Amino acid sequence: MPQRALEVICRKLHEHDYKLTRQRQVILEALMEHTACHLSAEEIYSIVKQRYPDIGLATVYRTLELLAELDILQKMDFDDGRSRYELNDGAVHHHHHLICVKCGRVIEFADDLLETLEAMVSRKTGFQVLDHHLKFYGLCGACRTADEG
Amino acid sequence: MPQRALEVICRKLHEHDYKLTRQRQVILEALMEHTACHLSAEEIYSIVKQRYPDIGLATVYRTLELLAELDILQKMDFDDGRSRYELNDGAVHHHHHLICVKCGRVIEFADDLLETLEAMVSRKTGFQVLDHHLKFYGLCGACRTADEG
DNA sequence: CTCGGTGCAAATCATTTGCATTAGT
DNA sequence: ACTAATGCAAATGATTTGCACCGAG
Repeated sequence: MPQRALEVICRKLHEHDYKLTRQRQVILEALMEHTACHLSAEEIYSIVKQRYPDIGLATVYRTLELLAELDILQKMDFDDGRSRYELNDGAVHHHHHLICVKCGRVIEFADDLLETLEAMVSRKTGFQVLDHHLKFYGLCGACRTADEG
Repeated sequence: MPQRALEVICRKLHEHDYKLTRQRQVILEALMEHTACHLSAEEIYSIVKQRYPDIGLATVYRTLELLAELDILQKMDFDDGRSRYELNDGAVHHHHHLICVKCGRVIEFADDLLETLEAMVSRKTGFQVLDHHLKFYGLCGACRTADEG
């Protein structure tokens, strides 16, 4: 979580003629202080509201959509009925997620093995792969040992 | 799409003490007649309503939830704001989906290469993988050639 | 006969949107 | 100043739920 990342993001906003409002800054700060947390819009809203009480939930949604559009963050779905958001690091491909079907915990897993698979997909189908989302469902270590006990 | 599949499913309902109502039969028939269609609840509702006009949308939702619970069908999400459903064949793992970001088309891709990856996940994290969902985003052949023209 | 299943309408709840106001540039 | 951006409240739209009635076992 480099401090310089914020600059990079602000520049990106400029390049696309988006204004750097206080609200957007505060939301970005909140996201940077909560990496790997998979926050929902509502959660981000309540965090940000402490620092900027006048902010509206709609602004949070609009900002998150914008940031996702600019590929600054990633919108993800863990099947809990709401979208969750996470700042992108510079990596081309993001990590995968291990979702525990018992306790709901979400664990990250870094890996690049899908490159091979993507190449195969292109070759076999003519589909040009730009991105992928991979989720594993199962039992986390804790729930697994709990099951055995 | 074997005709015998329906029997298997009915038996499964019995085993779990669920009644085989006319509504459930009609919904299952509709699903069997539209494999690989990724129908939404609303779409299934309108298909089924032709054969059984008194059916309610709530029943469709309840039935789909039940069938997913029993692993008879799979509930999937293609980021279009509604869930989509597809009958499971007997395979342990389902195919993956290629989602065209331009035209929205969804293409299926059969593959088992993730077994390797699942094994690695277990070894590295202690997470016991039971299932996975893999989506590729990109440009389908048609949209790709359209882009070049 | 007995409940689980159903239809209907109302309720939920995340997300979006219309509009008057505010604040980056 | 000129608009894009915002806050608020109302609208949306998929899914869920309460409840009286119905029908599969």
